[in-house]
Amino acid sequence: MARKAAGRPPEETLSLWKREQALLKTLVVDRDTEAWQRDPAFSGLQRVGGVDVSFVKGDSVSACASLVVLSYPELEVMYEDCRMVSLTAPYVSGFLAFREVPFLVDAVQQLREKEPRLMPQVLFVDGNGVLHHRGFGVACHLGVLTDLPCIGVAKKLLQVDGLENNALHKEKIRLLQGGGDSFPLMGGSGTVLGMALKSHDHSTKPLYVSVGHKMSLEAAVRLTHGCCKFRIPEPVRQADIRSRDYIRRTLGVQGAPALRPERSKKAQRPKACPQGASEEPAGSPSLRAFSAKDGNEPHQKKWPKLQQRIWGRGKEALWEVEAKDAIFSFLQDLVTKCNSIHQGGAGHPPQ
DNA sequence: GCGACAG
DNA sequence: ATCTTGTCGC
Repeated sequence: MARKAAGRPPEETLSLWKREQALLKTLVVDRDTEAWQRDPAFSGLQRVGGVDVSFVKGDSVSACASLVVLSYPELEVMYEDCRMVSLTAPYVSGFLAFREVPFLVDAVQQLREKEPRLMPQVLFVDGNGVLHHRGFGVACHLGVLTDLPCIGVAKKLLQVDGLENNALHKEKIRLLQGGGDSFPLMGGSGTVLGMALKSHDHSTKPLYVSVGHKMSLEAAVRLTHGCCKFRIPEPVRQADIRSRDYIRRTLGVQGAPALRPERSKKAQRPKACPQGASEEPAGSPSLRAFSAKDGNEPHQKKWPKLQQRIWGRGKEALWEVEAKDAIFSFLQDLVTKCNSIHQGGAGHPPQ
């Protein structure tokens, strides 16, 4: 059952959130902490992770949170975890982490318990790191809570600290030559908050890379480029594809009211596969995958009409919603510790 | 009223 | 975040 969008939280909540961001921000490490990060070829790096949250259309509560782990440098999927979740917090610019991060921490913790050998050595996060209103975006937040190196990768420039997507900025973008080229994003204070990166030769729009945790900006940019088969780094792209696919499968399998009889064979939707069996069309030559419009992303497979009809009216949630009722003890300890350090903090237990 | 607005 | 539709180049 679809739930309505939550409204904007009261100022009191935003104050608590700001406070929590300030506390956790003191724990961010913005330099390389691992040996592989300093190696020119990243030797020693074997697993890169990506996380994403995809939403059900017309339902601001139901979503699919996904964590994938890819081999490096092959970038083949070794692990995939998708699960439906019920989001509690609304989206507020500057507070994205409070909406999404609990479920991502959850996914990392599951992996830690079930397949510790597959734990990624670095996590790509959809969103910003220190390039943020208060220097603590979702990539920092996830990094601190999981203690994993994290890289923030945003698709749009967050206009903060004097940074503007103005004519000068656009000109700098235009001057980027080939994949891997970048320019610094300097805030008003003179600090470099991130880099605009042309992620591959045919990409028009840059990526906005910033430090999340336990990694230097230089290494973050270099590794991001090394993980891009298309504009979006492969770990994030796979997490996105698979979480969206998971939602489609779930709706398609359970929520198929007979809307109309099939007319053509090619309108048939492929059989839903149980778990992560879907793969890219392996036979597609790399160059054919570029679209003229954006010059980067391959076209998504279009779903047949029947599926679109169901999708368009997908107001009903047809899965069992998982109750999220527990907080990880290490997270509790962390926040408590922060509160005691910054005395007087009646910081709220995150929920 | 206008502009901004990670996901 | 989400969806749509068509168009271009190889």
